[in-house]
Amino acid sequence: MKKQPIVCISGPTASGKSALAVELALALKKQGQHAEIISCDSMQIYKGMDIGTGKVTEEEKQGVVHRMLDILEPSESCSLADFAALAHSAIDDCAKNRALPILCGGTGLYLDNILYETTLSDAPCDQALREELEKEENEALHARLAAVDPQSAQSVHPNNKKRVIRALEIYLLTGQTKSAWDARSRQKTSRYDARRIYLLPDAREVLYEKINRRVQGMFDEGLEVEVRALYEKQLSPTAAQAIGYKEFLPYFRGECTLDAVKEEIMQASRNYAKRQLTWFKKSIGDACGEGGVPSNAVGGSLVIDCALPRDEQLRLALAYIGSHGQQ
RNA sequence: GGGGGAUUUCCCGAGCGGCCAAAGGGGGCAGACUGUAAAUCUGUUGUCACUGACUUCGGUGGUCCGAAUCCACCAUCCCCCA
Repeated sequence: MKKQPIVCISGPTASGKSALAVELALALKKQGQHAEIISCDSMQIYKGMDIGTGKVTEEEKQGVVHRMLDILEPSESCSLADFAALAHSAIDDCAKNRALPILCGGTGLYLDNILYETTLSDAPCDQALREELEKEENEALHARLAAVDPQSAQSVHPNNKKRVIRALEIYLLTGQTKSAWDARSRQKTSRYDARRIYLLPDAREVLYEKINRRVQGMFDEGLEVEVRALYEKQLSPTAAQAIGYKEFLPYFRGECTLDAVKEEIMQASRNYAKRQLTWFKKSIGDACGEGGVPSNAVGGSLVIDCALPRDEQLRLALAYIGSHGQQ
């Protein structure tokens, strides 16, 4: 059976992926192919978190259908499993419209899980259990994990308590180890035939400067007002982690200046971009066998320098996609 | 004009005669990651011919077997009395 074509556009924050996705959809339209964008961003899924998440405006959408944006209240939690389920149904909706889905976003874990159609364990998070485990010492917890699932224990540092707890949680709830679940998941093949495009920086400093400018732009657009309104409501643990929001808390309490908040946000965004780059590098590497030949089950990938002019990026992207997805 | 304090590796900041290339934090760099991931965590960070050598703690010159640490002078900054 023919695999479902899908295009992915990813890259670190401020690399210009959203804009390229829209340009690409418009260019495909000219060629007579309908395409829709599916956001793969853990924070843009929330209503009211617009400026701080760098969400595309109605105007910037230029009439292209965007899915997975503004579909949850900030008070609602959204786990990897929740997100992946929503995304898969969004992809199905695309297919019903005979549209080529363009998955676009910077949340690497989510993107890969959606693409590879990972099978997650049967263990949803158990808040009470987590709180119970949280009381134990790092080393003790890690030793406990090592006793039941040595493989997972070896791959998680004892200090990474969150992840030690999750591995333990999976075992306690399902009677099966996390490593067993993961191994099974890895055997599965995806139903997607993907063209993955990564917008990566040639020069790190250039990206960092771009991030700084972008954050400044957010302040100019009224980020403070947006954040004030948001904090009048209760935020879910997921939404509360967003960069560009939590940094305002000390300022609201009168403990620091607005300028300090801005610096914090710039810094956190740069650090985040670095982590994204590490993730993408690995994803790209994993997808290529010896000699850089794509060998994975979901298709190949193309890296484009995010500093190139947009029309040049578009040209490269179109050439790469070719007749991919032509129904 | 007189008195006191400061100057440390990219930044902040500890050290106050040997165990100091110098704690800790930040930043940078590298990495991990399968149910809160814009999260969480790890390693590394003077130079080199790298289990050793070399250069560094405002500058110069001393004391000492030995100085980032003590002394003298100079420079810059801060505070107090004029």
